[in-house]
Amino acid sequence: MARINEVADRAGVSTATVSRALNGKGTVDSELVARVVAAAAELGYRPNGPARNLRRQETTVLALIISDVENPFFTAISRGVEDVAHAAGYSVVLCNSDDDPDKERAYVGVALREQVAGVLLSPTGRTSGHELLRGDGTPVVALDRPLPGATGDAVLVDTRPAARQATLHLVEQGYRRVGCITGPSGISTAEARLAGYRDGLRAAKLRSSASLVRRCDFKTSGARQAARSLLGQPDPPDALLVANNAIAIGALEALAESGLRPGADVGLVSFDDAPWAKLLDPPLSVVAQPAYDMGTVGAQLLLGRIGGERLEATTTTLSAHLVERGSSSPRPR
Amino acid sequence: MARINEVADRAGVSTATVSRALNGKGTVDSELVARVVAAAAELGYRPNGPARNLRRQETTVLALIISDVENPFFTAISRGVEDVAHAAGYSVVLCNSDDDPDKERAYVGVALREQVAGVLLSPTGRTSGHELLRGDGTPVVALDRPLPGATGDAVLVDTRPAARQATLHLVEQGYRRVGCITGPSGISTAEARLAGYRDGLRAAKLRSSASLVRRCDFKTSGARQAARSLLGQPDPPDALLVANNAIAIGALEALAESGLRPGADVGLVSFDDAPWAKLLDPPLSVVAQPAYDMGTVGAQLLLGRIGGERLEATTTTLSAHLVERGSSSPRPR
DNA sequence: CTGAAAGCGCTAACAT
DNA sequence: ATGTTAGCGCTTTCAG
Repeated sequence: MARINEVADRAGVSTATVSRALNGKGTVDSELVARVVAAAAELGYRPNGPARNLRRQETTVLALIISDVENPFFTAISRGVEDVAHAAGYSVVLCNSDDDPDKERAYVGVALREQVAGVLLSPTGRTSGHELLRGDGTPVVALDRPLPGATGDAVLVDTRPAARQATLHLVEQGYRRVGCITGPSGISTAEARLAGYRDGLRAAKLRSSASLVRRCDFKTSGARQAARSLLGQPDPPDALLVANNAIAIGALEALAESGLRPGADVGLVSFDDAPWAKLLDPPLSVVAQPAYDMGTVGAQLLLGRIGGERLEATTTTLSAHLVERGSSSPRPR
Repeated sequence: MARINEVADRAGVSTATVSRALNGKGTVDSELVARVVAAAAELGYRPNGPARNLRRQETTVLALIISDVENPFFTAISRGVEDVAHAAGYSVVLCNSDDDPDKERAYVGVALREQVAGVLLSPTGRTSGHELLRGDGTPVVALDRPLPGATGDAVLVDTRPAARQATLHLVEQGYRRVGCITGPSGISTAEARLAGYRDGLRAAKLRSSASLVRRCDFKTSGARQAARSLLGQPDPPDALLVANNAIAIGALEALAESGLRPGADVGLVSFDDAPWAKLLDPPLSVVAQPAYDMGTVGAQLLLGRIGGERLEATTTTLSAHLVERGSSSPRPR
């Protein structure tokens, strides 16, 4: 790989001039610029990133650490992040923590070590990598879930009222024993959705019962188990509010196994919309979260911080909204 | 952020010793190691990546550049890559080229500039960033689609015979006018699936006709259009082979619009399995590709190259297999 | 076993 | 407007 001094030699100038010419800094005679550019092109010169980063003490890359690449909710976020980062001249690297605190910590570590300009993090839970962020000057914004240490901005969704509304919707449709499958305890979104579900029950003057609630990780296989357990009870629920896409799939599988029909035998509302949700029969009612927007505002916030705006830590809360489809049609009597 | 010399001062040793102690290189008195480790911990020292990379002339991160983060096929690949990379002590950063050659080139550029140890690339098409890879010593492996320049290894899927088999399957199920929606021309997987489809028609002694073929990008909206156009013809197809997941969704939407039932009015087989495919009514028949495995073998190949194994460029072809479900059930007569 | 010192490739003062 | 030079923070010969 050609170095800057080779380019300088070939163009018959100093390395400083090459640097200036290639970076558009300072003022360089246009004829020299042309020579430098030509020399660089001929040699296939590409500046050495680490050297530049070391010297400049900054990079132009953002790290986005999410807990599950296979979850459309997070990939939608990443699209949002990328669109604004890209427009501002930043690259974004996506790291998949796989909901594993160790991996998350590891990725936060490499991000910091490599001196990324900022990090966007959807924390896996209680013991996330945020400790590393402490003290370090690197700007962070939390996505979807707040950062325990309260360092940096956060972009959240008002998931609790949305869960309440969805629960109420099921009740209005005639379902009387609404159950809930949510995520692991300690994860804020899982807790918020459960709390909202209870809010809804309360508002409907329905008793909530532990036998109607199950937890699982946000994965399909655990969800299928949880749904089976819920449905296999003596007095099973006649409707379900479930906390994400993957859980919805598990629940639908369990319903199918039992020969139960969504939107008739069992009302169903899931968090997170998906392209296939309306293809199901009946189509799946969902609480749609503004994932893409979370990405864009998160990235804007982060870029603002990087730009040096010394504002207080902010929390932006976006709204989710209920999309009523067939899986929550009125309960036949 | 604490520097190595601060750690050295605090531990009362030289920076060289700190470096050796922290990296487990050379032999350092165990008591000194303890002092260094303690000092580092107290200061919250984390080595500066760019400085280290500059000095070492190598990094321990892999770049994985895929064309669509929202496509489960590619996220499954990324899981495979990550699992093996992680086990070998490498981090992987995911870059989303969005099937845009410019973005792809840009990402290849940053990857090379930042001196990643290697890159895994699913090239967007003809004019991909592979030109940059030329000459540069950085190892590359192509995933899913071959690299035009034939630099480096490739991990592909025998998608053509699979398409042939799927087409034949539809014919055997009694469908007589099998159509095909594939990806943009010039993209090898799109071409291979189309070729396989034609192979299948030929093997079944059926005439292939341009009026039964449509192309669109690998996105849902274009696919919906394409399917409408196919279905709206005077003599429409009675079955469809479609080239990926997103296209399948578009096709299913178009079928629903026209009141056509998959697996009865119109047989349907799609490339790529998905968690929701079996939840549809009828469940979706698919050609399942070994995406996760592509990731693992790709990463292994890459690590091998990085390790300096100076082998010839290899091409590994994995097998896809047909999963027959309800959307290709025998055509009622 | 440990320290001194050179230098990775680049950019930014500073000098001309 | 261009060149000279001093590092950025680290690792690694090379001495001791």
